[in-house]
Amino acid sequence: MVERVVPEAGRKRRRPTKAGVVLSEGMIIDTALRMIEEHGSEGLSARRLGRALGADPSAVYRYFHSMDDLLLAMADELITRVTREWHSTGDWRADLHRWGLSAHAEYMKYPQAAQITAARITGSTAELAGVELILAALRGAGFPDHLAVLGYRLFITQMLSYAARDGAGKLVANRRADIDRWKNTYAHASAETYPNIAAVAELLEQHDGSSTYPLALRLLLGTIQAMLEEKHSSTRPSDI
Amino acid sequence: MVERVVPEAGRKRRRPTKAGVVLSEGMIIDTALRMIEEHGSEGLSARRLGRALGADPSAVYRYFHSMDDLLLAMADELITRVTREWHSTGDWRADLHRWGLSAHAEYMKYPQAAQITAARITGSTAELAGVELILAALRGAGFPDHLAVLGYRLFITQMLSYAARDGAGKLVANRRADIDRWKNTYAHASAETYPNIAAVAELLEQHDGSSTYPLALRLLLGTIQAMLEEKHSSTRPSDI
DNA sequence: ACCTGAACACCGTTCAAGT
DNA sequence: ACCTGAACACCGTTCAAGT
Repeated sequence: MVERVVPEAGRKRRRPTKAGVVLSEGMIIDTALRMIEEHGSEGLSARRLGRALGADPSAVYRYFHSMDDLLLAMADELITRVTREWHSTGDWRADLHRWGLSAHAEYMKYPQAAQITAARITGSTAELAGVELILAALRGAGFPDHLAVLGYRLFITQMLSYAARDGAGKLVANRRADIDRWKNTYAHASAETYPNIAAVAELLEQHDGSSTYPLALRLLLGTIQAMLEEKHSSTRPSDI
Repeated sequence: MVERVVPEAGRKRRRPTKAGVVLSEGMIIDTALRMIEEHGSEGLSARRLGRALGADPSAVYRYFHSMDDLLLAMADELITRVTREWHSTGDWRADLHRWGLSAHAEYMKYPQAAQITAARITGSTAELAGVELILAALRGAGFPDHLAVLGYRLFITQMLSYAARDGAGKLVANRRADIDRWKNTYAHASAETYPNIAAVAELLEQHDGSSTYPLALRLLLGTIQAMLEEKHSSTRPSDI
């Protein structure tokens, strides 16, 4: 049995808080996501959430067992938003490319949620729908089952891994200091001790903190396509 | 100028704490890493660190400006441990494969440190040495500079991204519940609503929470090698 | 010179009391 | 029925006081 994320989802009658707000799961999730979007690294706390809602912090616990449960629900809302805009074009590679970029972008709007939820399994219908879409794209393109599952797993863990690290990067308190540290260090690396760094210092310095996910995604999709072609030419893919 | 991580690195005379311990940067870092290794998700806090050290929590602030600075120093210690054991075999692909796996494994021993530091730039000699090693492997193998830098960037961000997410996964309070949720959900998905999931349910259920990093790493190294070969056959790599 | 202890401004969560 | 408020057991960090 899947655990319930919402403690009292069935109830109907609600009393407004002192501030006159009527609470619900949906508006708590939206408020929590907005807090992360607006205040960034200051992040989310039960007490701040209470204040933002115009309610006592403890009121949230009637809707979610814990902050962890709220986070799970937030993860789900993100999956829903990405999946909702999905439309298949029949080209699996273009579709997965688009899906990957928009999922990563959605997570980047809520870096704290990305970091915390990238490794979670919610077991919700939104999650199921996302998995179904990706599998449909691959199986529809002629991938045999084991390759479709392998491709799905590689695709989704890649997206979530980059979302986790890129999200963490966005949350670094003084991100500028980190990037400046990079430029300073690599521009002044000694040519005797670090000949290879010195030789490519100019190229290294172009580092601007942007994500390598878009490129890594394109490369992975190319590799997955190669797996499919290899299979069509009857080669065993066992030497992966 | 790179900021100092250690506030008073120069001082010599030290007085033991009440518990009779003589503090130093090194033993604070080691204690902090051990705390993460042993107590896992309970994690690290200034106050617990003080207790573990046999000192008042505030004493740590004479050695590190903040917990953030301590984390940076811990990240550096992890890089040092991985780089120290490096020995080149002349085969760039085998070397990077070994380096990637051991770096990821080292981070997985300290998942909290991995999660927090995967997106940080320390600017230390350990970090420089790591970058130098990777660039040396690629440039030594005949990669032109721009491809060596591209390969380096793809390789290192992949390792750190998977370390960040896999680390977060290890920290999930009730990891078993998440994996059980996965098995339950996908085994019982309706064949009408989710035909593709139902068709491959058995393959999906084999999910055991292990990382896809080893496979993703092998695939990326294959792609990087293909870039090199493409360059040797005089094809422009612009359509990446 | 270096560690301690009190203080400040925070956390998540529980539960009896209020409406 | 649902929200509030007090309480408990925590945080990171600063700084005057102690040795």
